[in-house]
Amino acid sequence: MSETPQNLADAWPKNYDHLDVEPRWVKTWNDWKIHEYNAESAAAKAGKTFAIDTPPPYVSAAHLHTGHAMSYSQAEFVIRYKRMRGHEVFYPMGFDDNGLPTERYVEQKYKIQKGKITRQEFIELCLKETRDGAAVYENLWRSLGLSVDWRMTYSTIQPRAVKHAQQSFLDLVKKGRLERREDPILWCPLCATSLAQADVEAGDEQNRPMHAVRFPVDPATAGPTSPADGVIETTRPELVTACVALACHPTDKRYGALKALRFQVPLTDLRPEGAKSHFRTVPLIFDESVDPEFGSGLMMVCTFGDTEDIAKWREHQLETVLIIDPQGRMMTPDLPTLHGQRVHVQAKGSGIYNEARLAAVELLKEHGYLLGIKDNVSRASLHERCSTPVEIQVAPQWFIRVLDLKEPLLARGRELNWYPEFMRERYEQWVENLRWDWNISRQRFYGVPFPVWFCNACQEPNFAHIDELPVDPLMAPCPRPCTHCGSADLRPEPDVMDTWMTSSLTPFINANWAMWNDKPGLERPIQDQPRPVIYPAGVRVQAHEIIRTWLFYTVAKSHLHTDSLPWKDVMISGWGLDKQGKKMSKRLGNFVEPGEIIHKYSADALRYWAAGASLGNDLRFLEEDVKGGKRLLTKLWNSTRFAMMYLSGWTPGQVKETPTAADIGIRARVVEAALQATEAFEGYEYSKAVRAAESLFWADWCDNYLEIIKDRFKEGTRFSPGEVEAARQTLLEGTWTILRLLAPVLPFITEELYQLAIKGFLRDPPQSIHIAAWPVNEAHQADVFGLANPQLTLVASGWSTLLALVGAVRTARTAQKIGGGRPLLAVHLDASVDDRAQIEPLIPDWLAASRAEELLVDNRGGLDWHDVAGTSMKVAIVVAPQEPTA
RNA sequence: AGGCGCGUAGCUCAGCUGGUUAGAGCACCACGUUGACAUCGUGGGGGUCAGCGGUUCAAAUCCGCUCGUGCCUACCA
Repeated sequence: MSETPQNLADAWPKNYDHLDVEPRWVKTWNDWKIHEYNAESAAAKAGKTFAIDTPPPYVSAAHLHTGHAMSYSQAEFVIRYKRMRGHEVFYPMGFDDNGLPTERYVEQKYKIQKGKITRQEFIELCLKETRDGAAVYENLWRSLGLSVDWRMTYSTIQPRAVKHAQQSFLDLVKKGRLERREDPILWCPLCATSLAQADVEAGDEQNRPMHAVRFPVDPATAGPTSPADGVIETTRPELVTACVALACHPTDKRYGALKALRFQVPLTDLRPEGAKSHFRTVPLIFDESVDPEFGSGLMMVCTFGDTEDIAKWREHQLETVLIIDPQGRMMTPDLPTLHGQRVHVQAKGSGIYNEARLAAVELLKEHGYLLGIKDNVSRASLHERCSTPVEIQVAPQWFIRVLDLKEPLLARGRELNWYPEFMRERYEQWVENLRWDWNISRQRFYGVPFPVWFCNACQEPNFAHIDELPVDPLMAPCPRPCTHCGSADLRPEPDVMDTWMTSSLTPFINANWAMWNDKPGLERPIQDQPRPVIYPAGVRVQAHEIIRTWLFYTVAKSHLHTDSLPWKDVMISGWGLDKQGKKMSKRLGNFVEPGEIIHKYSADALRYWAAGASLGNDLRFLEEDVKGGKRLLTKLWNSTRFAMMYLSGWTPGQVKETPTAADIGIRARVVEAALQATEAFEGYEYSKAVRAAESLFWADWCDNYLEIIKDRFKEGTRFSPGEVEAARQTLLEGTWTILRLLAPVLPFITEELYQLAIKGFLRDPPQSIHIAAWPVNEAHQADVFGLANPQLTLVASGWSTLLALVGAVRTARTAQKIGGGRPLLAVHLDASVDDRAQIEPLIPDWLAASRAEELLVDNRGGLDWHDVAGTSMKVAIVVAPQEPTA
């Protein structure tokens, strides 16, 4: 040997410096193109392509926290595993940078509002923020070690994505799935746009007082038995003048006899300047859905307070009285104190009422219609982007019909492999509860334009042709006269598409679906080349709260466009929580900057924390857990350094190895753990995989095997050259396997150690550990050590008995306050003849690990006996007299 | 109001296709440092597995009910 062990230990840096190592590998991997997708590779040609679809984050977020780092890491563990498993991996990063989230962000950052800035200026600002945000993200993703092929990055404002969204639109037009309807729709008065059902969330429970309001019976319709008034209860008194009917249950005796009864709508007789006119009157209608027990049994139907109103308005063909404008202002010129008051702005000095409601209550009170107010707890429906209570407006919108697809979409959900399985429930519930077709129109600026012009003569829509995409009708005139009437007078559709219209296409964008029918051989930049082979993708990874949006919409799109699933599997991740268990969020400010954690503890340590969450479960951020990751790195560094003390300068195979029981036992444990990790990864259970590898590494490898073999490398060892060779073989293969098992989670340190320690020993070494073969092969056989049945070998080797024997000596040492380094004169064993025979093969390793000179079998008194766990044997130790210090 | 998840050591969590004495990490206590590692090692204390009832030879694990907690969906006149 050219180097003594001590020299080698000195040659290695004593400490692992992640600040040096991690940036170095980020750069080197990039130079080596380790993560680039290669459609021509052997794996790709063998049909082993694996594409992954991860969320394109809103660049407007620009506030990545450790929760984001967590979920992207979790997806990436699986990606690295698949790559080592021999798949040609396609892993792009996307950015969602159009639509309301970006607009809201820009509005808040620059304190501007739609309508007070030109469309073009607004879009400029959005683009700027988009570019800045994407750069921030990319830096973090790179420093976190995400093995993205950055050439394949997409963003939802790029022409490529716009083209996909527009082609999707046209394809759905062609398939008869799109309709333009003037319908009541969900509406956000703050954002001044329509919304889809998925954009609405339930607000917190709060006091929304119930107002009892008197509706006088129209004298012209009153009969001898009719009451003087109908009394309704409402949480929305500001909508009283939009009332179009009062409803009661058909069997309600109080009203049932009076089918022709009409009521006067309060306040509708008022005119400005104190003038009076006649009341608007509304009919009494009968509807099964009215609960006779609720209040007086009369329900106010107005246009429109909620979906119930819409249903009754449709069914009973009621008139329409709209009194709220698109900006949420009351349109009641006859009631000046109410007119112009806003429904989405809190009234000054009122904790409960908005401006409009306060003014309406005052008016009703003043004119004697308000009979009482009582507290009432309920929750409002809010726009999830801005938390404004949602209203209902009537406007022409583009809808994708989905309500008739519940059954096939449920079937798609059952066809998909869910990890974890129970998350399918969320999807099913959402689909079963769909109540609206998908409204894809948004009255906003910054989004994908509809490829549509309307004819001013006949009002019919004219669609762009697919080969004209992408197109912005606001910038480009319709290339032809109206196809319906021949008029040349056309106007563009001013609305833009729902942002989900684009992000539901991510598997399509990655595959460049819109280019599939291009002429072959067409020159295109790499990110625009058609890739049908990656559709459907292997897996979608996402968090559970967007099952109803991103997952649902993507499944629907794939069903409609390609009559297939968009991916084979879906892996659902949980949330990153703060120390108290609350979801990390920008708004709450309870988040930790991932950059700081990476700097302080390393990206590997942060990833290790992320690997602690079992699949689908939330994970608290505890700095202690990241520290645990750092400790694992240190341990890996030191143990590999230790192995290299005895491997450096060694040429394998020059001596025929004769493995001891310990060698055979640890080899079986290595193989067993490798198989466990493999099985876990196959089911996306990255946390189980890490636990299997970590427990092998720490408990079996470091705490025991390395201790057991130390004696073999000492001067005058009792072990033969063949046994020393076996220890070396085991050290090499064991270290190599442990590094590979941990490589998906700890990409940096495993690469560094592979390059420093292992690479030189391999015959045909891969350039990087991340393209090395996973230690378990296709046939689910561990390649290392060639063990056919690790479990059997493990039992036969007596590994657990050996650990118990070693442990008993350690217990004895502790009890007698004898340090682990001090040699023992003898180990005494109290055992039956059978037991003694059983452990015979373990004795050399046991004594070596115990630093004991000899074994004495007896049960002599006067010794401190200790049980050997799991056996009926006992152990005692005798220490050599301490040499007097000179 | 329905559905789903969770409730296990002081803390964070595994285990939960039923089967030796219920585990890990952190924290705590004691001991131990010239041969990989004090960013450490060894040993130890600590749990009536939320509660109640049932199935079973056997329940943290299966079933029912209750309580607490989180989320999803709904209601929200």
